Amino acid sequence: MARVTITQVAAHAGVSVASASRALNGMIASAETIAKVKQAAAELGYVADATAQSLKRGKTHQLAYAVADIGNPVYVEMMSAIERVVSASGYRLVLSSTGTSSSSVDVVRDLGRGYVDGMILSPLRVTDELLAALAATPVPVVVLGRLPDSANLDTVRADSLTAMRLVVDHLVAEGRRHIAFVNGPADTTPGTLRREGFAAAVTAHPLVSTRSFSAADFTIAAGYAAARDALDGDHRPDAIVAANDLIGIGAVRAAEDLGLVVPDDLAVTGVDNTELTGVVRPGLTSVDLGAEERGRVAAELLLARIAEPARPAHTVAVAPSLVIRGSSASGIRPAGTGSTARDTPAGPDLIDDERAAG
Amino acid sequence: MARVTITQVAAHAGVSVASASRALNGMIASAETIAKVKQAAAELGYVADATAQSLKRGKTHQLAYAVADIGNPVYVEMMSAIERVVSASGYRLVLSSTGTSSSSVDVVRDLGRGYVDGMILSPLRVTDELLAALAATPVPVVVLGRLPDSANLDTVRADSLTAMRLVVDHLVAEGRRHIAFVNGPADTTPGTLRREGFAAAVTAHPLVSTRSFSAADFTIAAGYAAARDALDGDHRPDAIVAANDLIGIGAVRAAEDLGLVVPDDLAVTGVDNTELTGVVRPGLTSVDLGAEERGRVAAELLLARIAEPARPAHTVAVAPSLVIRGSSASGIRPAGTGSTARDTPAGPDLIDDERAAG
DNA sequence: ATGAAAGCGCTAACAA
DNA sequence: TTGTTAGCGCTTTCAT
Repeated sequence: MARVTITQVAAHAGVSVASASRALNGMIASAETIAKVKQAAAELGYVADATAQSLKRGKTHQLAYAVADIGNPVYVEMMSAIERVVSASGYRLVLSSTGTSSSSVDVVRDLGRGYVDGMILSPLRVTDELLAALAATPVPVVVLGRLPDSANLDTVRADSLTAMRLVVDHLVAEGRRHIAFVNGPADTTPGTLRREGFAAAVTAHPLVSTRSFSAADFTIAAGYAAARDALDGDHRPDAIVAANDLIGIGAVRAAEDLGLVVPDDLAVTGVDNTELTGVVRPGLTSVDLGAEERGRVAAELLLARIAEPARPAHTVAVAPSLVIRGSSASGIRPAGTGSTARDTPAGPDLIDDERAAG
Repeated sequence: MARVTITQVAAHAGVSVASASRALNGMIASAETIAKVKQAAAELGYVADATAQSLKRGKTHQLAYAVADIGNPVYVEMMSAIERVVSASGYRLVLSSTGTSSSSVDVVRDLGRGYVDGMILSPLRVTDELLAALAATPVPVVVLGRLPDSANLDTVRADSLTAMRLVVDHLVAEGRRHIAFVNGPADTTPGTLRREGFAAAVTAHPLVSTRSFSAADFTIAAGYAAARDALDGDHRPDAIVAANDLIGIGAVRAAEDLGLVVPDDLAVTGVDNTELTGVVRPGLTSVDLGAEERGRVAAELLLARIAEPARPAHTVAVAPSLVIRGSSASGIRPAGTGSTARDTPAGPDLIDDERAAG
């Protein structure tokens, strides 16, 4: 189908393009004009061109969610939350994968060219180059993750420190004394924060011995390989703290393949509390980082900034909560609960930290 | 940051906007002009406005992948394949989720307004309204799934008939005689096709008794619930054929919670051969429908149509292949393979059916 | 209430 | 090689 313009509609209806535009957009016009124009538009199959409209109005009514690792279910969960908020405000959400070909920097620059009215970014790595790109972007940005204070951007964070403390305290309370930490790549933001959080958490337990490992990425396969390293050595741990659920699931598989029984021989915990925690047997204990909450808040911050560009930057932290399942229970394994749905954690609290705009 | 236009760059460099445009786009210009303009652009942080450029050039250099159910890993796999192809051709891929708020029809109409130069659509349901929207769309569309021949659009299909035959024949060969088919929603395209495929496959085995069930959607939780129905009745099946991997995983969980041993008491098979087949124990036997292949071909068809809009419509069918894992093995259960990576199936064959354009 | 015309930011004729 | 100008499709003053 060839594209039909408003000029053709106007001609077909026998009115000027101005009248056609007014009639189509619900501005003041006589009932007769409206009827003629609407009919002409319907007959011709007219749809207003988005680029022309955007150029004229200076708004695209599109928002972007840019995420590096769409293979991780937690980002899908965030996207759903974001989508719910922005579509309620009349925006369309597009997802930009920064995965295979393009880096976060490219995506930020590209999206900043006017394709969208704003964006939410979940960067895996925060480089100086990315910070520069963020500072130079003409469209509002909300970042999911940790940023230097100097960035002065709206940010929504999980509390990795508390998260790791929750799992470590839990495992120690369950009697575990030899904990292996299987991180994701250490050069990523979540990798760094969870490593720091784990280190801080274990200092409270001087009798606990720890070792650390890094998976090549935050996937099941990489988690499997890294967990094999953790379990192959002489000093076999009695617990594995995984940096996310995917790595945790890989660790459970590695343990099984070595003939270990989870949780009797080895406790395993994950992070994110994704639906996958209910897929493995026993269910995977996990820290809920409030993905749905973070997505929702990020979208709200973005809409607020679009409405009021000069408002001070906000940083919102979402509190984590521990969801205990069979993979970390001591001694006896609980029977199946009869549901693959995950246990509901207590609703996470919010801490909104408003800082003055630079 | 406020948006800076090419007019400001030109003024800053002391040249006309035309010269600035030429210098920026690598057209003929003196070395001195190029240097001045590039420096001015850098100093001002100029980035060309996407909407203005798109309006003028009549191209957005954006392609869309519109998918209903982004929670299903198979669509992520497709997206990765699509992204690889289109980014190699200089296009940016945006993902439009047709999930929560908007229907496929809305998305097709909206995307057709000029946001993108083409789109790939994975509709869950094909309605007359959707077909009308597709026919009226001014931008090229490739559909992943089955369409009436009258639609006359580029299409990439999986072969559900053969797929269901592969699993049914396999289960019968393994000695199973009472097969429950746990479908997804029957009013979806995959639901319809897999039901037909299952029905056709079992006619070849008159001694096999069958029953059919429908999950509320293609998810683990819905699969769990539907499988409970299938297993609770008096005539307990010795095999469950699930319409996709997620439903299959739900079925495995349901069997476990009833104290059944997979595969001894119950064989389970899935469809799509996603990474999740390696997450459950035993591994889930599944039919690989060639998601990566279908995504790649769809992207290639779209690029070909953009290059040559009048070319005849193509329908490409990708052949399925069965990947047998522990969930359907008879008698003894194989030991863990030591890897969470899925077994590699034989590369699927392609059947390209070119039809004359209407 | 309607039409003529300007202009959003950019590129591509056309002249010079 | 460069500057001037038209115009992509649309919305919105400004007259009428």
